Amino acid sequence: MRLLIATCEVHYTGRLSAHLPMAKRLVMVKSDGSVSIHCDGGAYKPLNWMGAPCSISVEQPAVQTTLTQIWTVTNKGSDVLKISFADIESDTQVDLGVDPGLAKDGVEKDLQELLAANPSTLRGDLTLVQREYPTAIGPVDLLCRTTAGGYVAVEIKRRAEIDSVEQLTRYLELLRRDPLLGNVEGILAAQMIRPQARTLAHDRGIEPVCVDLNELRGLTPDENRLF
Amino acid sequence: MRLLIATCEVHYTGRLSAHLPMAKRLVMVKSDGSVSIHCDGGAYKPLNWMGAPCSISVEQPAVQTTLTQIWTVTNKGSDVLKISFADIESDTQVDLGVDPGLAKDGVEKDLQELLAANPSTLRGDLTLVQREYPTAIGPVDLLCRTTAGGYVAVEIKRRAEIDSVEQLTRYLELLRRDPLLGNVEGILAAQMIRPQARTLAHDRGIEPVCVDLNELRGLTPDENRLF
DNA sequence: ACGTTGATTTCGTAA
DNA sequence: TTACGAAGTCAACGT
Repeated sequence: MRLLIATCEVHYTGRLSAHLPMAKRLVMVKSDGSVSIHCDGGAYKPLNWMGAPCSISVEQPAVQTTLTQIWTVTNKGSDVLKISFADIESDTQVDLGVDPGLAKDGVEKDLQELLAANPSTLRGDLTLVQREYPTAIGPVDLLCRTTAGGYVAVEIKRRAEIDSVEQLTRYLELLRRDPLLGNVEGILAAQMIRPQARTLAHDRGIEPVCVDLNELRGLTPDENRLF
Repeated sequence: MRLLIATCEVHYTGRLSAHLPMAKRLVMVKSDGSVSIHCDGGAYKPLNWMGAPCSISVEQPAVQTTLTQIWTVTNKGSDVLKISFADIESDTQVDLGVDPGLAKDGVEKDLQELLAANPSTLRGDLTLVQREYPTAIGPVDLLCRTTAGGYVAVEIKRRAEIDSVEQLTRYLELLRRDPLLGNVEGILAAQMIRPQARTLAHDRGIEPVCVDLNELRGLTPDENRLF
């Protein structure tokens, strides 16, 4: 990895056009050739960047300008990132090696596992029939049965938006055509449900349910399973 | 901005749990207190991070360990980022000042403005009724009228995918319920339309139209407006 | 290789 | 402040 602290001006042309006026910034060049230009604020997203694979060509500017170097970074497409350096305060090369990588826990998959073990938290009368119940257009997260003998399809998201309602609607449309199932209701379960998704769900007769991951973790699994 | 090249181990607990084993990495601390941990690969996204506002408390570990420092970064919520440093190869402070910021050009808003001024480029018989025409589930980008007296809802994207067709379909469903409008057609306008979106659009009776930003810029605005 | 989906998304804008 | 949609999103997973 190469780190430069430098006063520079940046132009990007590709999926859009963007320009950064001359200012002091951090330029990061990773060993795969990717380049990112950071300022001292905002979130982790750089002001400008070029993702790998890409190649850098370095050019010396005309003598009479104040510029010291011009980088032209190009990728396989037609994207071009041009960095004009005025002053390079530091230019450091460091060898970080290959990172052992990140281990995550608590994403949608975990939520699905917990709800599969505790479907009654969604609605008291539910027992699990199957996780990832297959349909022609993809698997439904959970298929449950009610004590009254009906079925409930559950779509699980970390954050539910309108798309989630559309997805569950398509599943329900298919499941309701299956004469073996009969009546099928829909539940949209998520840690956070956007108001518009909630509205559309109600409009479609789908029940939106907010779930709490930490609460779920403290539960003992439902015992009255079908299988 | 403070930059450290250091061998460190990281734990994050918050919206999820994540762990990074001990390895040499770049740790970036911005002047707003935000912290990000980068490796020498992948895109610009860091392995772990804590966004501002947050605070860092530094602790010295017990003497017999190999650790030199432990940082605990916390924000207003319950998120905690713990960085255990084994070896700090370098620790640099640089003053970048406030960045003058990025200027973008060529995004959806520009497209919408240009098409609102030149609806006839979409189809010869169109005049603008309203930009951001409101419906119960959100505003339609453009509502136009035809010379024949019908209406056309226009959804504008930089790149149109299947979602864009779904979105316009929902708008059309609502608009067609409105007895004041009567017949409402749909146009999907984008700089680039993915084949799948084009296919679905045709299937739904929606007209996909490719627009050229540079061509639009050279046009004089339509004169035959309704308002 | 390509498409789909989730994300500690981030970022802008409007209500 | 909140909520919503777009992004040069990025990254993981399946086909």
